Amino acid sequence: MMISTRGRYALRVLADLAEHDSGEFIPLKEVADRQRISLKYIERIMPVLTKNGYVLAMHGKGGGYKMLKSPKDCTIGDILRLTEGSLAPVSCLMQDAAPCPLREQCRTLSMWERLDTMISGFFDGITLADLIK
Amino acid sequence: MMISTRGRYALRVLADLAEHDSGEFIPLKEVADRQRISLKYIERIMPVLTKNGYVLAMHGKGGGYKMLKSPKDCTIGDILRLTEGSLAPVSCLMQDAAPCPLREQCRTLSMWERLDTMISGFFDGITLADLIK
DNA sequence: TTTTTTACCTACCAATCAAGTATGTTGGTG
DNA sequence: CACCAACATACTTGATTGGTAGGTAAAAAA
Repeated sequence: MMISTRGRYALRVLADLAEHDSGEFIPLKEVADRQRISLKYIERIMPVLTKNGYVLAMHGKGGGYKMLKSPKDCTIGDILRLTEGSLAPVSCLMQDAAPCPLREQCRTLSMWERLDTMISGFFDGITLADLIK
Repeated sequence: MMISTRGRYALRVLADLAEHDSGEFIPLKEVADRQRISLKYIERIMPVLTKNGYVLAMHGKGGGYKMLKSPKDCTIGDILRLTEGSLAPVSCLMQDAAPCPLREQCRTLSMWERLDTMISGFFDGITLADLIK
């Protein structure tokens, strides 16, 4: 499997925030209840979205999260790369991968590269706005 | 990551067998040396390919493996599903997955389904013959 | 100023999977 | 029989997944 709960939950939280955006901050507890996701678990996923400008976080009463970017400017590809680390379908294509000694002769490499391109293209062609409409 | 070494090695072994097919049996050791894959590891992957009619196995001296199907009748999709078990990109789409309680409201499900279809289509449209030509 | 509410941080944990190794056994050949 | 090669089983090591527990920091309300 390629996409773990980490990336999938991030998408659902963002979609939920975008969908219920009224200008107010939405506490994570509300989102967790609606999406039936462990509050503690997504608490740990959120900071990376805050740091990268997807949401604004506010402490204390009346606090919570609020979308900062417009949903149509948030591609699924970027969000998944941020939360999953990589979208490469095989380890030979991962950024930190040691260069394969059989690179030149490998009969499968170009297939993996085409797949990788296709998957990235798929995710980069979808935005949060597409998900909630 | 989606495709582990299990499926990737299976493809490389089969491509190697097809490429070096001379009618004789090819011992796995030869393939392992050429492909620089642990012999013991692929030994454990082969039986499923034998049982499913991809290769013919022969014990003893002069034995080894030989392609049984024509490479152009071997789709990558079938080989990967056999060796990897599943090609589903997310757990919600796996065969044994418990039906998600939020199925109807989930804003991401249809995206995963489209991705799944796209990936399957990709792999089902490629055969071993494409890899070795 | 204390309490409440919320985000955030760190450490831990159990289960599973990945990628092998090690050690044999079975079956065919010369 | 000796040898070779496929096949089978058990184990290992390390990483990842999907959390939980417990506490800290900040902001607002009482």
